[in-house]
Amino acid sequence: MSYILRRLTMSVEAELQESVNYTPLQRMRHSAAHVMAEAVQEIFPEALFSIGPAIEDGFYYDFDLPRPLTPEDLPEIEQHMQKIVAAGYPFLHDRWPREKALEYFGNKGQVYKVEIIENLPDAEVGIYRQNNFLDLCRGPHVQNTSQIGPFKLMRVAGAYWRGDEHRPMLQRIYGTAWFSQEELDQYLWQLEEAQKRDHRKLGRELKLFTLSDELPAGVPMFYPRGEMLRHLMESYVRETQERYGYQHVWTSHVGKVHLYKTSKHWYTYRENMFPIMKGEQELTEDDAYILKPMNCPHHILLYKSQMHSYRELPVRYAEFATLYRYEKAGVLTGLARVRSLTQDDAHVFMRPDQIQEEFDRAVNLTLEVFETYGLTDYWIRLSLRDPQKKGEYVGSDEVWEMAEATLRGAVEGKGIRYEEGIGEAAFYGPKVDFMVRDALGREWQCSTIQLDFIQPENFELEYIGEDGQAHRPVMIHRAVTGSTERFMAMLIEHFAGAFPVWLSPVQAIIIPIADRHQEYAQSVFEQLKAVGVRAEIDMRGERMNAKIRDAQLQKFPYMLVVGDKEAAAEAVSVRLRTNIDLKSMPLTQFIERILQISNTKSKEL
RNA sequence: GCCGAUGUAGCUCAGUGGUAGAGCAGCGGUUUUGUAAACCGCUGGCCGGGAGUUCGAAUCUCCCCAUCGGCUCCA
Repeated sequence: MSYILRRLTMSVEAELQESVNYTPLQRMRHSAAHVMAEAVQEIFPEALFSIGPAIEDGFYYDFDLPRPLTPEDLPEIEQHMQKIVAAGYPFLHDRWPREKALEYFGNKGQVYKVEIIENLPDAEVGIYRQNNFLDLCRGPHVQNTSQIGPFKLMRVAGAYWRGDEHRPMLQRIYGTAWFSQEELDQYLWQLEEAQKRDHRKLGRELKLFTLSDELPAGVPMFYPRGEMLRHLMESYVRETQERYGYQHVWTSHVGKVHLYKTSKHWYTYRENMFPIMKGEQELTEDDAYILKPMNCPHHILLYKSQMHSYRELPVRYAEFATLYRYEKAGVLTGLARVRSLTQDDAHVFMRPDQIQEEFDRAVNLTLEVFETYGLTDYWIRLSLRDPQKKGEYVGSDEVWEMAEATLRGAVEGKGIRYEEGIGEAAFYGPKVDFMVRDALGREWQCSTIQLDFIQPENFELEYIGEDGQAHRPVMIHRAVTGSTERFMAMLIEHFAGAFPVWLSPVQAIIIPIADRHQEYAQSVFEQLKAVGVRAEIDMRGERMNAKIRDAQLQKFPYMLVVGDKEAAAEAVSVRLRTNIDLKSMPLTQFIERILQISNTKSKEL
């Protein structure tokens, strides 16, 4: 809306019509942020204020304070807020000329407010005041502070001014606010539920993986059950990739600096690479060793080491390779963000006329894998170039337009919700990312499919065309689950550790009722093992009830209780982790059931 | 990397200047059990690492390591 039009509107409904399209809930939360700011001002009169928007589940405000906040400060701030809310101070709106606002905030040393105003184009700026707190703000707000619903301050955190790590670090307080106590309680309950599913907690409880102070940060270790899970995940993707025409290759874990100079990563990606190793031989920089941070240059070397005819394209190289990336220490999180990650990566070398088919193939493969894992809630981010800034991208207009149209067409053809991100494309080509929502509604970026026009140039890749001349191929980079570690983190939380039978590291736990049943339990174990069922026996001297409880907590799909009756009848008493007791059934019948469910990757038990 | 918090037994945690604790787990014994925790006993700790202050440090100070919450949401 233009400034003039806005002023006209505002003269009628000043408070409601001002700029931001806040929902009533967001408006209330934004007002809560102002009340929090006043509370902070009461405690720290010298506080400097920056911004305090409503966000997804609440609000925050960023302050510059004379001392660091700790969690112990929050109750006091909350108490001040309660008083302000209870007093029902009206939110008063005003509009000041820029100059007046600059003078006012300048005199108070409010440097962040001054900077904000200096960047505003308008001749007038919005001012809101409640009680003793006056803030530069475009609103809107609730009418008075008593309309602010139940709230809770959640945490303190550091946040760079304007999100820029070269600018001052401010102190952010996050809060949440709702219209009713029930909604606040529900939200807090959901947070607790999410914590129960935290893959770091479940990873330890289910004996999947661990971290050690003796290893660098971001380098997880996997116990037998976790490794089995990795193996099952990767085997499944591998089998699927083979079915889709990808060939697996192996390119080890080490490269040379020169290779990454050719790919240009050395110049753009170096801060994410582990330091080079020159060794005792004092290698030159070009010959120095690096830990492989990505596969593309290596797959390109494989491609380049042989001649290729147009007839054999596309060449599809896939690899499960462990990559090493020096992520910033502060961003590491369990398995979700690590420094040693295993990508299910692939690179397709193809003729330009094959882009559509190959892109489609990659999308289909991804969708099949999502379907198998039961991930039904996802959307696609289609990253395109900014047509205003064509100079920032490599490749001709013609190829870009064709490529973008191809990607958009393929995505639309699948009927999947997608959003276009203008200007979000990589400089070397457009891409699509799959954003998956897990059972708790959190989004994870997993799969990615990227077109690349630049690496074939960097490496002067060729294929011999029908005309006998050398031509330049196009590349696709794609990953299906992204990294095994990250995807595992998502699966753990999605399933809350209760994996489908085909993915369960332990599919069945055999529970002998008394010691005299151990021999029969062993026999059941051998028979299950012979048909490929992953089973274990609980031989501890515990009562059956304790063994069942522990099996439930371990989320094993099937508990096979064996006592006198079962031993006599070559049977097992089957209990599901869903608390359902199927009673005794012949062992052969159980084997038939579990194999059928496992082999079809069914989500049933 | 930056800001803040945290680090005590395998796990969850108590202990804030004066002899390291609990529950669970583990081990031993008793019990031999029919669908979510039997009973009794025992073991287990460079209190994350290093340096300092102190008669004395898990506790106070500094450095390092690791873990957690953030650092995209724009007056």
